[in-house]
Amino acid sequence: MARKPKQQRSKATVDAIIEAALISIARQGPGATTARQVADIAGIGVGSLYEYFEDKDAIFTAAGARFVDDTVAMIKPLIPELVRMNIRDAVSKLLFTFRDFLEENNQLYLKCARHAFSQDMVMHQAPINRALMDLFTQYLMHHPELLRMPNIPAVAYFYINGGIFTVVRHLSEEKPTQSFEELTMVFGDFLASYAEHKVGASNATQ
Amino acid sequence: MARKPKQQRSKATVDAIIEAALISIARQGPGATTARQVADIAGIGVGSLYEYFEDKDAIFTAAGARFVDDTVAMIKPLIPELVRMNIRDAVSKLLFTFRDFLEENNQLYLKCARHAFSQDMVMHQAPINRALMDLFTQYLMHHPELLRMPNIPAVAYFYINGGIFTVVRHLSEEKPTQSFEELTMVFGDFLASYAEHKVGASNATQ
DNA sequence: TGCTTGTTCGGATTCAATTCGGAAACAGAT
DNA sequence: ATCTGTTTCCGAATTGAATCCGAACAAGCA
Repeated sequence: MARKPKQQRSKATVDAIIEAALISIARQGPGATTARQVADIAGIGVGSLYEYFEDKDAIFTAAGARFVDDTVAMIKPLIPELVRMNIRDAVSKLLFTFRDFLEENNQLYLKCARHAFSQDMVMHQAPINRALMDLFTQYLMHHPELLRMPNIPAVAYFYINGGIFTVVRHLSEEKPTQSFEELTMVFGDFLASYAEHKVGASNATQ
Repeated sequence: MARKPKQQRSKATVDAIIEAALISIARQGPGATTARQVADIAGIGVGSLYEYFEDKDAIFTAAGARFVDDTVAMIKPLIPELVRMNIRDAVSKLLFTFRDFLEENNQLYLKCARHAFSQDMVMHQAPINRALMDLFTQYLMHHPELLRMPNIPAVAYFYINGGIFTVVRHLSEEKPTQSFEELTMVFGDFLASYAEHKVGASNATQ
């Protein structure tokens, strides 16, 4: 029950378990994945799961953490580049990168993300929101005229939360009513319009 | 297994089961609610659950449908009034009504909504999105100058999906960074800014 | 090699979901 | 009120998944 892996071998096992969990969650959702399935995919015995994880839920939590870490690792390096672009281009670049990330490995992360909006899991997503909030803040630093926008924290809150959910939902759509490109444009336009309207500066987008 | 209730008595039982399910979901989430708990809250025997529902999941689906129906029933009657207001006031009125609805019965519906964003459940939320899309469309009909906005479907998609998620998330926040009033204002401002920026008409908000 | 510690395994146990057969409540007719 | 077929309710028994546990196996070390 919940040991720390000390040997190389067991570290690999833990990793295999987490990846197996991600795969199984993507395939069938957390509710339908059984401990035996995870063990089978990881290529280990059922009992071994409980050597490193308190219970099945702990496995899901670890898988979620892996997802969150990878997502943050995708966002962070983009920041220096994004803060130098105009709003529309920055939003576009961010969203397309995000999409590619979610589509990797046969949509592994996209399929997992669909389950990540339920109660408990949202808690653990905080690092993603913080990374995006960080991007938002740094962007403002590089475009000081934007600081005249009112209600910046609330704007960021709406934009980031609503944005993540909308993108995941859209990418999961069977037959989307609009293309991802259209959605991307609207995302950029929405924010840029607000900035330009409030700040009254067209240079806000340069 | 999955009979139709014929007598008054059994209709009450079905109702009690659905309400018990909502209560239990609100308390502990769907994953942690057991069939026995639902039966206990409903004041019936375990076996009775299976007289009217195929399985536990069917009970959750029915509970979700109840939630969706009630939500739509809250939105529909607002439409005639909202379409005559300016954007900011309409958004404000809608959001405050939505909040009151979610806060009813000791946040019963808010707590349920927190679990409603996972994969399968989003499917069944379609009626809510349709009702809001309907409101959006009718609003445009009453303010034809807004039809000059580009990408209207994508705007509606982002605004509705992002909006619902953001509101539920914010109301669930332990210590919100910003007040609901601020958020409401940003919601209105965001949409109004886009409209005014694109249409170039300040009368868009009258 | 012999000893200690770390790791894996899968059968045994526990607990929740679902079934089933019969008891209780009901509606309608006599 | 009594009888009769139907509807509703129940909870012990079954089933299967989650979890535990102790024996077997591998690694590190003297």
